[in-house]
Amino acid sequence: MALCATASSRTRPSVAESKASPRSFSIESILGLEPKKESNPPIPPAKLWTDPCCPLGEDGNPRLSIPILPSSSLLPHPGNYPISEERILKYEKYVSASERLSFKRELSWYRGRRPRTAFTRNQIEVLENVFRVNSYPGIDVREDLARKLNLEEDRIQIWFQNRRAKLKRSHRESQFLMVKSSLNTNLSK
Amino acid sequence: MALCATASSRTRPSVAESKASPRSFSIESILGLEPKKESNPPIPPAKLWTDPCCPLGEDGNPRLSIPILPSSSLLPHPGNYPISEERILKYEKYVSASERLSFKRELSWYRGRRPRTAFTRNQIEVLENVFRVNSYPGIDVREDLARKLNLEEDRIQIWFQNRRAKLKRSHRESQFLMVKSSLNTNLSK
DNA sequence: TTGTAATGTAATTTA
DNA sequence: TAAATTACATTACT
Repeated sequence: MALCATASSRTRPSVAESKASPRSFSIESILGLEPKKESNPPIPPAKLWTDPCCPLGEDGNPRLSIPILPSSSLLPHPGNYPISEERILKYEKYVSASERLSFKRELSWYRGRRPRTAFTRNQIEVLENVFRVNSYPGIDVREDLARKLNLEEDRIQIWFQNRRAKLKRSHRESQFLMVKSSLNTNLSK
Repeated sequence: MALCATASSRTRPSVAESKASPRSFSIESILGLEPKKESNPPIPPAKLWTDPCCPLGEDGNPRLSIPILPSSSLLPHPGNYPISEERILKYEKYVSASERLSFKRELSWYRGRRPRTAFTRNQIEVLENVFRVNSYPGIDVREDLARKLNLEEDRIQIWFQNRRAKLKRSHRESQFLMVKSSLNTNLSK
């Protein structure tokens, strides 16, 4: 990533003013009355991973950048996903694997979801090794890993989050069962 | 609130160190071999939301904190989960909802985190409406909201903090996208 | 179906 | 308070 140039420009946008004011009108008036069915959900694309610019590589990036979307599709997608599952399946029968792949990617884009990363065996091995030692790697370690494994730092961070969740889940489950079984044995006495 | 009697006992243990970070050793050394360092258990500071004055049973209670760290013995099977979901679900049928809740609470206490609040649709709607008008509500407005929505004032405050962060993020992202796309169009000319 | 990458967001920490 | 990070519930892909 590294291109978050704007991070440095810490504008603190007029906190004062915004704070100043609106005590003049009551919450009731704001709450108004009706759930205005105004559409809140369909907001948020902004797929930063689609950047064709240069995710990694001057050196002939490995990362085929994904999309090249119909430029019209840059505009918000109203409501829900426009593409039905059946159509997808139907479509998939008639195209090559690579076409399917790119179709899926495009679909992912439409759906606003990053295409699932498939870690290699080696990458996972390394990540697991690091995890055993430190399950909360700081930014520096993550960046280092990203470089060495040729992954984005974000993937690393997500991986560790999910890994911790997995670990916790397994702890929870075993503990839960222990409690349960001790309960059972006590009851059956 | 109001029961912050124990506030004085807020030891803030060693959170800092965990963050203090492993910048001293390289990934190679980790991959390599030796776990030089024990990683950092997030130690919980003073949970005021656990209402009772003495949530801790002194009597050799089960209150061993749940280790989040990989203790090697707990992570044996490269294979899979030792415990099936169904069994747990099956068991859960036999406990009341409140028991389940308190179980969750306790787990959260162990891990030092307030149980995640699930806002209702209506609460969010109201909050969003207020946010549109004023994204920095003062204490008075927050208290008012808290009463009307039946939430703690703290939840309100946190909600607004997170909401502002979200807004800022989305601004940043859309700006990023605009820059990106203008770059692209310029390049393709 | 299962495992898990990805998402959204409430909560926490730091400065 | 912002910003970064974490936990956690969910979603959805493989």
